[in-house]
Amino acid sequence: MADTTTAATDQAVPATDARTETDDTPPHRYNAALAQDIELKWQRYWDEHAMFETPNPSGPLADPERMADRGEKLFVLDMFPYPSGSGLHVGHPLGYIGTDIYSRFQRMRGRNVLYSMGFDAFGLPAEQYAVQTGQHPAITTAENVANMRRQLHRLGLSHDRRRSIETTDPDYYRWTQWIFRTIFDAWYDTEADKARPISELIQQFAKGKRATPDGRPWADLTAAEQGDVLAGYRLAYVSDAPVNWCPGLGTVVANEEVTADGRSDRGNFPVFKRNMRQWMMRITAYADRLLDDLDALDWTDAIKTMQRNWIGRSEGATVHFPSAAGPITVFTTRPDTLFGATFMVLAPEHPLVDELTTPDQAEAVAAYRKAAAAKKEMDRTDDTREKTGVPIGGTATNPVTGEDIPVWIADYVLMGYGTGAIMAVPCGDQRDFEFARKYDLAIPAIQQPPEAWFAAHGIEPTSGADTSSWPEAYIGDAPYINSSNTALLNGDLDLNGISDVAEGVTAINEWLEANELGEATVTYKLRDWLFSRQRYWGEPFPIVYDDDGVPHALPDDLLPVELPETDSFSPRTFDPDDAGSNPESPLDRLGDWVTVELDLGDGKKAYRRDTNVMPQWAGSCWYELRYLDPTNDKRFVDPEVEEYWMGPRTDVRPDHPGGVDLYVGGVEHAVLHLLYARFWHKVLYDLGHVSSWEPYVRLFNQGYILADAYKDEREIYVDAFAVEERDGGFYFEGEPVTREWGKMGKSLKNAVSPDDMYAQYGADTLRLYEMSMGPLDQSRPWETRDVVGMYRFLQRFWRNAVDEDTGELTVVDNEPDNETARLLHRTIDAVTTECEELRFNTAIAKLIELNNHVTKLDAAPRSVIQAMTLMVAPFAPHIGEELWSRLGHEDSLTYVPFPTADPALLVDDQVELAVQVNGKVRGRVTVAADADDATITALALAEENVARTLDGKAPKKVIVIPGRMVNIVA
RNA sequence: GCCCGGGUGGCGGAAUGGCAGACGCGGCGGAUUCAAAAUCCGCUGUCCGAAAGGGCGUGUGGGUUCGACUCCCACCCCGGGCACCA
Repeated sequence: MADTTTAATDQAVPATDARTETDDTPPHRYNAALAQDIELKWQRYWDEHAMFETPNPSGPLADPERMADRGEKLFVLDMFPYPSGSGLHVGHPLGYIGTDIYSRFQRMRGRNVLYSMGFDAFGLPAEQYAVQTGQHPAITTAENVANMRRQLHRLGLSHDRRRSIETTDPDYYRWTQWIFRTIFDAWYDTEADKARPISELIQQFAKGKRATPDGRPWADLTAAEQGDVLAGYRLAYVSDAPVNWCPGLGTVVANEEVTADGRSDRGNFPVFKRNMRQWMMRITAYADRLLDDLDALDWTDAIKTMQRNWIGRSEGATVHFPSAAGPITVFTTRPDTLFGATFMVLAPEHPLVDELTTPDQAEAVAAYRKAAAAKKEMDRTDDTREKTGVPIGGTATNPVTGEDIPVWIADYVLMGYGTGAIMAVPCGDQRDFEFARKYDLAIPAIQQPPEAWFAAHGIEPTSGADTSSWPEAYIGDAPYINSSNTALLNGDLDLNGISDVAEGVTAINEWLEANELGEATVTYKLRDWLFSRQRYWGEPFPIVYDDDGVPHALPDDLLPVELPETDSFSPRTFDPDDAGSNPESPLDRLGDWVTVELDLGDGKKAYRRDTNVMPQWAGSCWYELRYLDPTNDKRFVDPEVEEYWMGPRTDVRPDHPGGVDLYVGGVEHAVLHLLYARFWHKVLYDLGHVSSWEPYVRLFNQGYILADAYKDEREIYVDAFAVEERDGGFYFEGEPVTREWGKMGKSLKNAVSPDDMYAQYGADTLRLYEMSMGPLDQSRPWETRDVVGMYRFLQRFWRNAVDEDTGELTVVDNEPDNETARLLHRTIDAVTTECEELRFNTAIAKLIELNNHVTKLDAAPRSVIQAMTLMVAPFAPHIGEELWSRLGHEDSLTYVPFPTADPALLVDDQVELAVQVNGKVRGRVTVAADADDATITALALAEENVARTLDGKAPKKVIVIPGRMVNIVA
C-alpha cells in the first residue's frame, strides 16, 4: 500500500562505525558498538519471552491468564507497507516509530494493546520488478518481505508477530475471495438502506413480491435472463460500461487511479475511456453513508474534505425540456432559476444532437464535434480558455414559461457528469453568463440583487429584467422577479416575493413533480469501482462462467482459488497511445487452468474461470480484521474477537462507530484505500459479519521525511551523497547541480538506509531522532548530521547511571533534593500528556531537560534514574530495558506501570513572576505561591529596575496574573 | 478560481492570550590531548553599549487588549487537494 521504489540490493548489516572507537575511549561508554550489543540482546529477549503477544478474549489466541492482567483494549494500526526491492529508507518507519512508542506507552499505562504489521504484497510494482529481473514475483516478493521484516525487527518495533499477514498468502487471500463472493452474493435494499443476501432478492422475485423488469414471472426467465436481472442488483457485477483503459499498463484501472490530467497514477501513461466488459463494485449504493458517516470519525478535516469532494454529492432537480426529439433531461442545482433559462447546452457527444440539428447548422455542428473530439486528447489543464459553442438549430421548450429556447452544443458541458445537458441561466451562472455575452444571447434577470452588490461592482442599480450593465452573474439569495407563469401559461407557479434560494427550490420542485416535468434529484461524482485488472500478480476471482456466460461464485470448499504457477506472468502491454488495443489477461494463456469441470449442485459441468485478478486495493480493504484472528480457518474473523477489538464504544460517545482506535499513515490514500476499505467494511457490517460500522475511527496522517535531491544540467538526478557545497553553490564531480526538495527515495538518489543508522548510532538513537525532528504530522527534512544530538542525549543519560570506566552503576540511594524532585514530577506530568497526544518531539525535549539537570548533580538518585528509565523506554526501549535490568529488576519493563506525577510536587510554594511595565518585561520578583495581589504589587513596584523604569511615575493600573506575571500600566 | 495547511534565529523546531526562540544541530570560546577525533564545560536572535542596561524583532499593513507568534480584518508568499461538476 505505502509504495516504495523498486530496485535490488539486499543489504547485509554493515559493521559498526569505527569512528567513535579508539584506544582511550572508556570501555563502558554508550557508543554504537555497545548500542548494537544492547539492542540485539533485548530483541532476542523480547522474542524468546513472547513479550508482545496480545491475548484474544476467545479462540486460538485466547490466554485467560494474560487477559486478566491487562486492562482496556487498544488497537493501534499502521498502514502496512508494500515490500519493495530496495528495502526501507529512513523515511518509511516514521509512522511505525510513532505507533510503537504509543503502543509501548499504553502498555505501561495498563492497556491491552494489539499492534502488528503485515505486507501488502500483490500489485503492479512487484510484478514489474519480477518482469525486470525475470524472477517469479512470488520469489522476489518473499525476499523483499524477509528483508523488510529484518529491518523493522532491528528497529525494535513491538509487534505481535503471530498476527502478521501477507496479502499474497493463499490462507489470507482465501478470505479476500470469500469477502468478494459475499459482496457478489449481496444487493443493496434501498428500502432498508442496507445490503442483504442476494437469496432474499431472488425469493422476492420468485414469490412475485418484486416485479421483473419486463413483468414476466421469474420462473419464465431463462437462466441467462435471471443472471442479467440479478447483475443489475448485485454489489459486485460484470458490466459493459465506459472504463479507463491504459494500454501502457495493459490493464484497466479505477477512476481513483487516474490523475487529473487523464494519466495513470502508476507509470503516468495515457488513459482512454472505452466501453469494456469488466467487474464493478456498486460503491455508489453507499455514497450517502460514506459521506454522512464521516461525521462520526476522528479524522482531519483535510481528509474528510477530500472524501466529500470525491463522493461529490449535489442536490437539485432533474428537469425535462420537451423538444422535437423527445424530452431533453438536465440536472440542475438551481431549479429555482428555471424562469431565467434562455437556452440549453448539450455536450457535443449528446445522443440527441443529431436529431435536433437543422440542415443549415449540420456543417458547423459536425466541425465543432470533430474539434471537440480532438481537444480531448490535448492537455485539459488549460482552464482559462474561452468558452466556445455552436447553435444546432433545434429548440426545446422551457417547461415553466412555455417559451421555445435555442439548443447549443459546447465542450464545457461534459457527457460524463449529470445528464450531459444543461439548462443555461445566464443571469445566475457565471459560465452561462460569459457564454451568453459572447454569443449575444438574452440575459433576463430573475432575481433582484441587493444594493450592496451593485455598489461593490461600481454600477448603478438596475431593476426589472435589464442586465446590460451587469459585469457578472448574480449568485445567491435575493428576491425573485419575473418568476411566475400565471400570466404566461395560465399556470399556478409564482416565485415572485420569495427571497430565499432554499424556499424557491422547494416550491419549484413541488411544481415540477406535480406537473411531471421533473423531480428533486441527488447526483454524485462517485462512480462504481472498476474492480478487475488484466495482470498476473493479484487475487484470482472466485468466479466461473457457465455456457450461458452466467457467473457463478465458487463455494467455500473450492476456496482459495490459487494463483496458478506460470513462467509467463508478464502482462501484454501496448504502445501507451494505442487507444484501440485490447486487454489480454496473463491468466488467459493458461488453458488448462481456465477450463474446469465442477459440480456446483446440478451435476458435473464444464466451466470457464474468470481470468482477471483483483486490484491492488483488495487485500488492504480488510487486513486489520485478519490481525485480530489470523489463524482462524472457519471464518475471516471470529465475531466475538472482532467485537472485543473493534466494536462500537458507545460508552465513549453515543455515535462511536467502532473500528481501529488509532490508524497512522500518509495522506496519499485519502480517496483510494480509505474509501474502498470503508465500503467493504460497511457491506460486512450490513450482512452481520462485523459489529463496527467504520473500520478506522481515528486517523492520524504522519508527514514525510524530505531530503535534498540534486539534478545536473541534463535534469538527471545525481547521487546526493557525492554533492559538495561550496561558494553558495552545489557541485557533483566538479559540475554545478541544482538542489530541490523531494520525498526521500531511490529515484531521487537521496535515500538513507536505516541499516546505516543502526551501524553508526543504533536503533534507539534513530528512533529518538525521527521523533525529535518535529511534530509527527508534519513533513521535515532529513539531516544526517543532526542525528548525533540524540546519540549524545542517550550517552549522557547512560553516564548518569553507569560509570564509563568500570561499568558499575553509579546511582545513589539518597532521596532527590527538592528542586530535582519537582522537576522530575513536572516532567512525568508533561511527558504523560504529550505521549497521549502523540506530541513526541516535545516529550523528548522535556526528558532531555531533566537529563541535563541530573547531569549537573554530584550523583543521580536511584529513584530519579528509575523513573527516567521508564519514561525513556517507549522511545528508546533497548537502553531502557538494559538500565532497568542493571537497576536490579529481573523482568522486562514492558508491563511496568508508567510513572505517575505526585500532584503535591507540581505546585511550587515559591514562584518567580515576570514584572512588565507597559507590556515589556523589566524585572522579576519571587513571591510565595499564595501571596495576595497587594503583596505582589508592592514587591513588583519595589523591584530595582522596575522602579527605575517608572522613574517616580505613579502606576495607573496594576494587573496581577496569579502564578505568571505582573503588568504595570504607567 | 475554490478549499485545506503553513510562514518564528544560520538550520529543524518550542511557546495557542501572559517572560518569544524550550530542546536539538551548527557556530564561537575553553578543558582534555603530542595532535586530532570523540567527550565535557560556557556563550550564541539582532543592533547600540566596557558594563549595567536599552532599541528592534515571529511574512506585510491595520485592529481588539493592560498585554498578541497566538484573536479579528485586508494583503503577500510557500506547500497540498479539487477544478468547465451544471
